[in-house]
Amino acid sequence: MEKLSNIIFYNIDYSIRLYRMFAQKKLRENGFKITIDQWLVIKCILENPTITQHELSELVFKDNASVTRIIDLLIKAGYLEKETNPEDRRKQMLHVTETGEAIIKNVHEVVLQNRSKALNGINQEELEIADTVLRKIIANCK
Amino acid sequence: MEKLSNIIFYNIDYSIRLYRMFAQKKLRENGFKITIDQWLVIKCILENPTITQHELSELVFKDNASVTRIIDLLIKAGYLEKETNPEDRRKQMLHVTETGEAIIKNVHEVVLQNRSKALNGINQEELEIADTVLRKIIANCK
DNA sequence: TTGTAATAATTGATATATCAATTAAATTTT
DNA sequence: AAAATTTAATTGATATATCAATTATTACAA
Repeated sequence: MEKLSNIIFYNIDYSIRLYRMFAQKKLRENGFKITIDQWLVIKCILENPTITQHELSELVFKDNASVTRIIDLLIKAGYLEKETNPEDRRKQMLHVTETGEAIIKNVHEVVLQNRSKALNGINQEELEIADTVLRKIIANCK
Repeated sequence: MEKLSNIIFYNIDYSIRLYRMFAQKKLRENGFKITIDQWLVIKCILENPTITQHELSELVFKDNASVTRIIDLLIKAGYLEKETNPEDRRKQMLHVTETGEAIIKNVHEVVLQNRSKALNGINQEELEIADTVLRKIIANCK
């Protein structure tokens, strides 16, 4: 146990890092000029069109500051537009452009392939147990 | 399966991120002025006194560039010293100072507590399965 | 209603991640 | 031995992470 409790965090860290590099590489290979994080942010906005940046940061587990900067880049890239909410001028209304919608749609297939490749040889039962363990860690660290 | 294969990466990412924040907070609370990554680097050098920066980067899953910069900071902080290897002037010899050794020793207890708290309520069997799953993901993404 | 507190987003500072390019030194090839 | 290749480390550029501080706005409370 002592040994494994040491190694488990090492492997959690390693696996997600490798998966991200793997996924990012596949995106690049398919000609998509977008990072995994940027893709996730656009996806969340599409699925929650009235979301605020603060809510968004909770949804994607990122700091407010990170979200502000990712959004800046997405606007620069033409995937997103921003407008002050007239109902509450502290808030911003985020709007995914057509280009933004298109890239999400096109990237989706690659994301599914990535997940499937990364989970190759893992059965449903083990996956469920792994998920349970991760959820417990999350609860313990909150 | 479709749903879980979506969520599993989300939870891997979330769990390691929360654990790192949790661990970092504990270090701060105990008055240690060091980041998790810096701690890991010093620890690896102590355990492998003749290691090169390149080997180190593989050991801690970091880019050469990141390692160079982390080492710069550790030297600035007085935890590490660096000297060109006369046998091969491309290489650097890394030496942990007494201050560096001391902080590793003192931090160790906190790290053990962190791991133990984060794994609370998880039994040996589930942990082993989770580890197996992570290893498979790692192998698949390599 | 005016002052205070809370909320949303931004900005600054510093650390790390990633890729590409560069420098310096050692090794291999011709 | 000179040229080409490889290796080790650094540096530059850009993206993200984290914490702290700030600004603008709204909500609340005395």
